[in-house]
Amino acid sequence: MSEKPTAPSESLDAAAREAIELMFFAYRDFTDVADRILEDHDLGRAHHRALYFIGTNGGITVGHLLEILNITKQSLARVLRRLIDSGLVKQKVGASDRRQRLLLVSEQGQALLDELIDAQRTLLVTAFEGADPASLSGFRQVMLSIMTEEDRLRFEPVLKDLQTRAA
Amino acid sequence: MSEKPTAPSESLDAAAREAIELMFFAYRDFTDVADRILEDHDLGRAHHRALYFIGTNGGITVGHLLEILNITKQSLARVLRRLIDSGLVKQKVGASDRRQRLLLVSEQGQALLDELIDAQRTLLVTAFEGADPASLSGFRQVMLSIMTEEDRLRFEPVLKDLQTRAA
DNA sequence: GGATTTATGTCAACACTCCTGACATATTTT
DNA sequence: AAAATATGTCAGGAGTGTTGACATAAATCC
Repeated sequence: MSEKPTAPSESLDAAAREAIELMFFAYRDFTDVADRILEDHDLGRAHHRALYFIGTNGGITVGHLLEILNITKQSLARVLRRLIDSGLVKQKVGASDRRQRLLLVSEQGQALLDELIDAQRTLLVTAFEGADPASLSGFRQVMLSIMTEEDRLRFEPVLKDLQTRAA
Repeated sequence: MSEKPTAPSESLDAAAREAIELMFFAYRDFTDVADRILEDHDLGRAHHRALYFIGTNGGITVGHLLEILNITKQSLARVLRRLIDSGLVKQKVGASDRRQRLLLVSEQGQALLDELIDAQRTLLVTAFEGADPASLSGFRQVMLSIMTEEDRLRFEPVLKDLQTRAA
């Protein structure tokens, strides 16, 4: 009965339509658990993201952080200024290239970051506990496929070939 | 060797830590495909979200839309004003309750919404094509589990019991 | 070594999105 | 008639993102 057998199967199409909403609600509630903590410190999501990638990539350069976040220098500058002024992030002149300002979280910054990561990690662990290992790997695979190739490369390779798409 | 067998298994914990980044990059790239279209119309994400839920819930009330979006009346007012002024959304006085302003997308609004949905749907279909049905159901189940109970209820029930969590 | 490029910081200005609190109107409910 | 509800609006503030220009220090090129 279907007119175009080569078009996305109706089942995949329906799943994708539903997934638009899954992405919206899941992401919103996922960020909410961190937002509540950030409020106590009068920080926003942009501070969270910067702190996160500095904490998990100690000694990262400003330029590299800009690449990861995909925002402008000015957007990051405001955020970084607050993080540095409030003592959550420290700067260190690059050893090999002294133009660079390597970014590091302070003890305070690490403590806040731990709190933020714990909140989101706990939510995710709880969600993962109800899923079998195959579902988990399915979740991971789909999330990686949604990303651009460039972002996907930030992750360890997944077992299955993600580029398979023979028509 | 593990100290606390009742604590999240180290494997789940590692998966959850990675998933923090999966959520960030996947959601960003997912929204980017819509953002590019919105730019051409000088609209933002808030307009997208309002248009989306009006289009997929024709005749929705302002109050109900506020509940779904979880924002304040004033935040929605600005967004709605632009959508109405630009002819993308129409209002209709409620039949049973004439205080209500039922929201509906215009033909133009539907055309833009179709464009936005197509972009995200296509990205998701492509991602889903590389996954087997079990992975798809795993993805769905995990996304539902990440949400609050309240948001989860917006979706059709999933086969497996999501509340299982015996310690 | 002088010219160019790179890494970073900063100023000014603008747009979008979200918030709080207050107030107004029309309509429904009690 | 009084209270509650649905909606709209005004004023003002904060966070986050953008563009474009300009400045400094350090590395690199020729």
